[in-house]
Amino acid sequence: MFRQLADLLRDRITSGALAPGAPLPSELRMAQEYGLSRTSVRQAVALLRSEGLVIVQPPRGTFVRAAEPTETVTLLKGDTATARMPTPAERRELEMGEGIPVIMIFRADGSHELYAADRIRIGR
Amino acid sequence: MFRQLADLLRDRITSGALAPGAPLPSELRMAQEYGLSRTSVRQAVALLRSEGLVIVQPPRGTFVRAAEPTETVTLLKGDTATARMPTPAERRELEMGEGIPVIMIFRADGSHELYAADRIRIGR
DNA sequence: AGAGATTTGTACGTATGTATG
DNA sequence: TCATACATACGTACAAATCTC
Repeated sequence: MFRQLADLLRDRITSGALAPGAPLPSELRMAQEYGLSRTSVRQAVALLRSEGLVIVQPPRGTFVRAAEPTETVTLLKGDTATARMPTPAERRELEMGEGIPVIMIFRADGSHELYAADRIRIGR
Repeated sequence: MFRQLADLLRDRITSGALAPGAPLPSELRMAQEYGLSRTSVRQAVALLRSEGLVIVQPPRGTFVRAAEPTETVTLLKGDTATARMPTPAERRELEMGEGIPVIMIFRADGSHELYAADRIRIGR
């Protein structure tokens, strides 16, 4: 049931019915509205958080994530790049939200750089 | 408390005490061992799942994720790339585990490609 | 083949804490 | 001060899949 609720909310977000920055109903409201326990509602929201679709600002509420302004990082000859999920320490360091990967760039000289994936784009 | 347990397990994984492929103790075992409810243990494991550190194979158990063999995808002139978390549909499509981002490559001709981030590396 | 034990998944409920408005 | 809303932690119960005997 929590997957169905997550699907429903995801549809509303991707369709634009819930625009970036818009608040989701409170967990209690959704629990009542859909006849679910708050636990199940929280599982649904947790899924959307892990997908990077919503951000939670306790106890203000849950909101549709808005796109961050991005800048381009240039990949030079001999560089490589990968993406993975950050450790909690890295998330704090880069002040990242949940459900956002980090992009790791390995420079040809052996150094490396870490970026929040929603704030950069790799180019060449 | 679930964060402390997650920290403890994460340390064991990154230090190599729990090697790739090794099983974690069952949720019930850890709950008894650390005097926690199974709920809290599951929250800790969920955190590690979202970080891509472990994979769960119900009902076989939870295991430390092993690195996938990677190939390099070349970024050509005019191409760009980003990373984000996959939708559930994309995860099924690419047969990806949890906690793994997708890397999206936008080609200069307007087409785009999707890859599981743990199976490729971007180069030029 | 079948029975039972084990393990994770799902869903419910309750209570309390913490921060915002 | 009070109400609201999310976070954490406990407990219970049952389902589903795998493994073992």
